[in-house]
Amino acid sequence: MNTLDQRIVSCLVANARSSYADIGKVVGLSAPAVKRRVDRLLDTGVLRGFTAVVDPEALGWGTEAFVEVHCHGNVAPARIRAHLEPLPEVVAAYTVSGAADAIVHLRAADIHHLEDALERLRGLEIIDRTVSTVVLSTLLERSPEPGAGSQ
Amino acid sequence: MNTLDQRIVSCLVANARSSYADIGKVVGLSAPAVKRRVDRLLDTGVLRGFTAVVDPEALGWGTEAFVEVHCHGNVAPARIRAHLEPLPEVVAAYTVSGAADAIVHLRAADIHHLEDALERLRGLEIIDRTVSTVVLSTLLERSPEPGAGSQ
DNA sequence: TCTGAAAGTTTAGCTTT
DNA sequence: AAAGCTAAACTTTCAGA
Repeated sequence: MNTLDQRIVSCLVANARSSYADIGKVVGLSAPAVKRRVDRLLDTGVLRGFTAVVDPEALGWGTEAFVEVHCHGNVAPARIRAHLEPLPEVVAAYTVSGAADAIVHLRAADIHHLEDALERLRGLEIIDRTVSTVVLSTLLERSPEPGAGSQ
Repeated sequence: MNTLDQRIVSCLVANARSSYADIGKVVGLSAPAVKRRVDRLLDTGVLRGFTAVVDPEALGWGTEAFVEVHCHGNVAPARIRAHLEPLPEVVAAYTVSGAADAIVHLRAADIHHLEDALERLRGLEIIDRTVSTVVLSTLLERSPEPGAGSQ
């Protein structure tokens, strides 16, 4: 993982479908050399894969919320995960420091669907109490810049 | 945007680098037919683009936090956005209902870098007060399933 | 790491349903 | 209006150097 790899990763984050030849032009390598590095980045897990960025509105997922989840007593993270997995409205979930046990990011079609998802979330046996914050607008959404970290 | 398009989008979310021929095999179309649909989905904005999924740890971004931001009086969302944009640690930001004005998702190399980023965030003239929640572990992270919405 | 050649992919124009 | 077919241009992916 050096500067060259970071620049290749940057290119792929910007456009996952760009050809190895195009990436090579940017970073100054031949297409086969770029491919070998991408393969190695996939093998080592630096690159997890390639995905399409979809407009949530277009798919009918226009309403979002962040939910602080408070569990009954002590619940293992794996158990929280297992309970959240089956809910398709859960797009992300994190265990956190502080008063709450987890933060859950929900995406739903509209307010009624969100209410329904929240009800199903609250119905989980491990969950005691939730505090919801509805998203009004998305100001910013981006991937972290490779190399900007202080590693 | 019909069932066929949704299945194509699903394929691309699962692997943005799969060939049109491979997608065609899954959805039952020829490669050119798939390409025409993907081009249209890009034109209409349903597909925003294609990106690489990167392991944040591997890039030196192992520490995350969610920060509730409270502004001084009334601040327009565009103005909040303009102030957050220059901070590379801000990976997402949303205006929200409730007591806070915005929720900011931060990613940093470690706790010290996170502290530094928080300090820079708090230093913004529009910001009055922040409440931070540090992420301990990521339980789940996924894209919303196309077609699961109730549109 | 590069070159070079075979295999596969993209993409445009044209025909068919 | 949208799918399939064909064929040229390009990309990937192996060798071997």
